[in-house]
Amino acid sequence: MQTCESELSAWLAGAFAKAFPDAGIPAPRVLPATDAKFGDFQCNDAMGLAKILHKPPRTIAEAALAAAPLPEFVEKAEIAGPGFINISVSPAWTAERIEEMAASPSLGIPQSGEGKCVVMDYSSPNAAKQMHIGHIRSTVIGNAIDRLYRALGYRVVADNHLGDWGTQFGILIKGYRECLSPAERESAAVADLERAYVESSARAKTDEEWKNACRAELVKLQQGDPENLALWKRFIDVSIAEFTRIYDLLGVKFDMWRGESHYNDRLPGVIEELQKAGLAEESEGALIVRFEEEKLPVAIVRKSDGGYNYTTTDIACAEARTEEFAPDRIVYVTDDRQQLHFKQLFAICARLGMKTKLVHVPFGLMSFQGKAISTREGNLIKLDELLAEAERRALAVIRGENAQGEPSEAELRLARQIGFGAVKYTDLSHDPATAIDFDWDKALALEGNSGPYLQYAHARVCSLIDRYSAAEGADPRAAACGIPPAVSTPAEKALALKMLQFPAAVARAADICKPSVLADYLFGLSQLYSSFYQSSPVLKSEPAVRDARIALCAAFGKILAKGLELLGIEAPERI
RNA sequence: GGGGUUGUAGCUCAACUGGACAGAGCGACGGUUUCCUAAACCGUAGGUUCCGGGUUCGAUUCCCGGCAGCCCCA
Repeated sequence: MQTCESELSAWLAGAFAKAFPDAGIPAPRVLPATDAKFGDFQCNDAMGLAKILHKPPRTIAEAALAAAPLPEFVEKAEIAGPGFINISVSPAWTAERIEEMAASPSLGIPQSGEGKCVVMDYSSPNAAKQMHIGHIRSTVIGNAIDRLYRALGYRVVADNHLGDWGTQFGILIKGYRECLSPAERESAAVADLERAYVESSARAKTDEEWKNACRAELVKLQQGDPENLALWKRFIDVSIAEFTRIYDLLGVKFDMWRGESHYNDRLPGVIEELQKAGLAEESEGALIVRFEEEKLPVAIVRKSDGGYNYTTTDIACAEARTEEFAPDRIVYVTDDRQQLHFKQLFAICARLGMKTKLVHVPFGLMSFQGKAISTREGNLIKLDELLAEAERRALAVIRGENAQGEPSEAELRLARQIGFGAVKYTDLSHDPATAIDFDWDKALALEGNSGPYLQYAHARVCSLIDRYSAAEGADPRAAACGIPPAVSTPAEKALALKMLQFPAAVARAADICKPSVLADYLFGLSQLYSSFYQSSPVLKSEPAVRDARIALCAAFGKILAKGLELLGIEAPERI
């Protein structure tokens, strides 16, 4: 199905082409009106065409409007100001488009990804370490982009590229053997492994013998020593189990978990390929790639001690993904410190002839009270703690002040939905590029522009619909309920026109990899609904108005639920 | 030193790739519940969009030059 903008654009494109047949002008674009007083939609392109056509913009707009008759669904098209074309559409058409949208399985979202594949690379924590608030952005933003692509019809391969290889495992194995009690070794909880690593790492800095022992363990692991290999596998397994527990809470699912180690066997081949292509050269014992054309610093692909680094692994990984999935694009969601790394990586892949579009979605690093999040600062808030606190705060609001006794299962479930919704929305509502300073109150806000605001709007509309269904014995959410939604009062019309923008919001959010576009849209939509709800009685209105309004509400409920789902935020029907 | 990124209301952020009067949330002040869920709604106050140039009918947006914060590279 077409979006409203595209239908209107098609009409205006025809009009412009008719008025100026030989000019070869670019197709005009119709956008939602910036203000309801101008109409429903607007086109600003007559002004831009003034330069090309050497005519005053108003003359151009007039000629275009005179060249083609108004389509039936356009009530009026007027020229305003320097040359804006303001368009008002008929309420019947608006109502029809909403009905059509609400009835379509995709809710009007264009299936532009059909037959295409996207590999999503996000979250990617380090094995044997606990997840903390620094991991939340990649996880939540990446997962939302993942969901957006799926909604557009793409086949999405979500791959958790674990940090599961490297020098830290020598340190960890040594720490595991020396710093843990037999019981701790037996259970190998991630928290204990992390502590063993920290202690071992600290010791290695002052104790040369210890440091050498760590290195020896690493070499044994790399050479395939069965005992170390078994330990390493165990570390990975318990890490995955632990991460999965948290991902389950967050509603995040991966199709595969291919850590860095998965590409070990390919690394020598990558080096060979780079050398054959004349891209790599020896320098001070290391193998490097230069980027004179791109004006980037050199990248080391093999260190002087023969070890490989991230660049090499990521080249191998991109190649492997390209071979296996033939993706249209690979999207990496990491913090913005890695921008240089990805620029280098993408440049190398391009020179190797890789056709896959590689996209880096950088996000601002999260800080805590203005300081970097690190073990040294002692401000590593565990994801577990954050989620528990989110649940606790939401529960307090749900139960009110005079709560007594143990919370029920239903209350706990709701508290989790709301608390986690708040946490996720905080991240998703900001442009990824924005750096976020973590603050408990802001992260867990339940009012105003927050996840719970959207959830509340959803619960209210669900409640309304259920009451209607119970009284009338008809479900307005049914695809063929046959009631045209109300679009006459200003509140109804504003809500209706905003609803029609949903497909475009989803498409744009995916296109520029910013879930914040959708979050922002949904908040604006919910504001219009809340305003409508306040001013427009539904169940108490006379039957004709009541039915039309409930149809509008039903369509709104579907869109909001879908939008929240795409952000990975649960939408409870009762709050 | 080179590069990246950010700079918008007291605070946190938007602004649909150059459009009409720069909008929200929080905070402040003032209203709205015998009425479909007040986690809500309505209103008021609050701006040199970091500074200076340029491009043009029009700039928060694009270009040049500064300044400041954060980050990356040697």
